[in-house]
Amino acid sequence: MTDSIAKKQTEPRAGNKLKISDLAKHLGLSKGTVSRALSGYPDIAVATRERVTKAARDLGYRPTSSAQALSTGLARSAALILSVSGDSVQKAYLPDFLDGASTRLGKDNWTLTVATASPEQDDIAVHKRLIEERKVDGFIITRTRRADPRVALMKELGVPFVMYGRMKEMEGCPYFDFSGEDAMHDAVVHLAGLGHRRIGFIGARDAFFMQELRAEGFAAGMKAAGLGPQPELMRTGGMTEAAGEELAIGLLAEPEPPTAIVCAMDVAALGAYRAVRAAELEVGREVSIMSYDGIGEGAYAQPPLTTFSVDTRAGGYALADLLLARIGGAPAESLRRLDPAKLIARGSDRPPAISSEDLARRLSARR
Amino acid sequence: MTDSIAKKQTEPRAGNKLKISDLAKHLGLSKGTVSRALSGYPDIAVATRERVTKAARDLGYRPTSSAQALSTGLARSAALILSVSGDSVQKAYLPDFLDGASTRLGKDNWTLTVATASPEQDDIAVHKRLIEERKVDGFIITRTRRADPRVALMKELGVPFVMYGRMKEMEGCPYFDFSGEDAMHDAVVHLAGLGHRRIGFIGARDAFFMQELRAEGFAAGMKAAGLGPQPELMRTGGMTEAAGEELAIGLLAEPEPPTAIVCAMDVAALGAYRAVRAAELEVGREVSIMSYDGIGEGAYAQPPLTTFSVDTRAGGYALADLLLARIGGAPAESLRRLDPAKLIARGSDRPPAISSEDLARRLSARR
DNA sequence: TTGAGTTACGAAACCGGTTTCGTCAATCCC
DNA sequence: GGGATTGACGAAACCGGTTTCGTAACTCAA
Repeated sequence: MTDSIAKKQTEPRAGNKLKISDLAKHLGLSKGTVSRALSGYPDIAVATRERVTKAARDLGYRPTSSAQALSTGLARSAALILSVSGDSVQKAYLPDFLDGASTRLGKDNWTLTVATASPEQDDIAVHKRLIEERKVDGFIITRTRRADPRVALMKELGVPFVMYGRMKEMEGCPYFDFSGEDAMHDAVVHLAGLGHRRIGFIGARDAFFMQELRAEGFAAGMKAAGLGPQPELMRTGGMTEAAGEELAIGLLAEPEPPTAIVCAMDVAALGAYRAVRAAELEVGREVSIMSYDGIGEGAYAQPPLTTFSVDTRAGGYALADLLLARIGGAPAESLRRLDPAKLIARGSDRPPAISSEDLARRLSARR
Repeated sequence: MTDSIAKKQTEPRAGNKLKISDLAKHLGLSKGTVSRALSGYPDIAVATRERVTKAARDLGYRPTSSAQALSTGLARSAALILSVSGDSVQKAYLPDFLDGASTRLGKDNWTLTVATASPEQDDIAVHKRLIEERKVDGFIITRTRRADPRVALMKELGVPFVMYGRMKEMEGCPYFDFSGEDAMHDAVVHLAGLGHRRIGFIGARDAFFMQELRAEGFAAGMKAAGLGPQPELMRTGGMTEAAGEELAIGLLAEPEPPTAIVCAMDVAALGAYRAVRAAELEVGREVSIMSYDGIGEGAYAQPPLTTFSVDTRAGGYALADLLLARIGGAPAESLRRLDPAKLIARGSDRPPAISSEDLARRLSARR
């Protein structure tokens, strides 16, 4: 209408983004040549490559991720889907895990894409959306379940993924995990070495595969220590403090109560503390406790909890590393890592101050 | 070499992604028309639009995010940068916050992009990278500092952002925050109403702006309750359990000790519990305690901690909401929300069982 | 019947990169 | 010295969408 100065409307947000064609013009080259120079193609003269990379650095050129993603098919992003279960166990490990994973990704200038699966938008739908939109290049799957539909989906669609934890059927599944079974084994052997003969076990819920592994590790430890199986001292379902307390009370009510208890999870161990104290016993004297996880509260318990600590940050880091390798084309079977949990010796494991029989007597006297 | 069946190499991962041109061909339309139909342009016949949307739904068409981002300039993603401070305070609130934010973003089919700023790759560099790569459309800035360089960067580059918490200078800054000052105020008034006359305050570190606000709220509450200022009972620096314990010990050593203590953070309150118990006093009898944050441990303390709980999930949700509005073009000044923290009445606040003088006597008798 | 005004769509440019292909000039070899 | 190779780069197609612009076909009024 007025005149023809209606040109500069195409300014979305920040005005002057340096694009590859600008850089090419500045250098007197074609943009294709610049692109290849920056990607290290061999058909570019060394002098030219250096000139280009220097100019790119000086002028602060950075390829636009969406353009790069469109032509390469790589979004340079890994997905992590949160399940809004309100699960406090998940909550505790998430920050460190996130830190580790996104730190590793950041080293390659990748990012972590986080989405939540809510009851309305279910798990699988969220995964599908991200895949179909091609918004991510692969998935980190946490809290894997026995027959996990997410894993099935990934396999069906050929989308790269890595698992935190193991499953029953793991063909074609890259994973990272901490060896809970070894920790349980070592805990038993250690306690037996201290002189304990009756050793209880408070496991997680049976629905979890890791519980299966840990129970096996415990049993293997009993055998290795020359102690027969004591099935009456093995309880499961201890995934909260309250449950741990309840299960420990049950163990102490046994005719031949344990002088030591191995817990599959720290939260349960803290519950066991309460049960022991309620029986007017001292943790680390009449009843030793060893556990697994390494949560912060354990250090502040009285006595401080001896536990196998899981380096969640390292786990996140390792999983991101594996996923990048997987996306890079490495075969799934080569991408499996099982790290040991690290024993943090504190004050809850000591030689028994009392035998199982005497313990039983003291306990029944109180009743 | 062999023959010419070397065609199907251009298959990155999953083979058969439905693209808009396929959909157009299927419908006998041009891809431009299909795009406009899906975007709801008015120059498309109603019948056509319905035919297109139905086909898109039936065939499960989803636009490729990178292509869309390239042409629209919107990545449909919000950034959250983690500072790898190892800060346990940050850790505690992160999962809920993340859940809230990404839930809100997911409703609009956006995602949350998480990156970490490590010592090597500093904060500002990480922010710049994401901006220059155009990988995100805006930032959620947490743990805002007094003169925050991130905020300065966003303003300079014209990048949309929202803050969790407030600052001294907030021109052009959208934010969400919980009113810690109101909570402190109400806590004092409540305690005064129960009969307390000497009320102590354990604040956070002075470096934080929220501490300034909470201290003001506390002072305002004292005034509103008709109690004069008691500066000797106001301490700061309580951001860990140990620090809280230390500061509480100091308060109890005063000539006229407080019969109630208001803490700016729950962790400090739990420390204060220890100090009170160590003095052979009972929390909620000789010394009442009210606090702020709503961490899980508070519910398990003896007695359960009365505190103003912050709904972190709602905070994340609100911030994502504000950021989307901001990116949508809403003026910064219209995007400010201050929500009240919610009082969770439990057992640590009761009428004083003893006067400040008697309390002083009992305490000095113990020494 | 005709010309102006709508309506509904197709064609094509564009977003900012990557990659294939072709070509010119320099080099090599006999 | 001339044909075959090689080196280094430009041109153009392509990734999969969005948006502008142009234009047939249809509507309507005179």
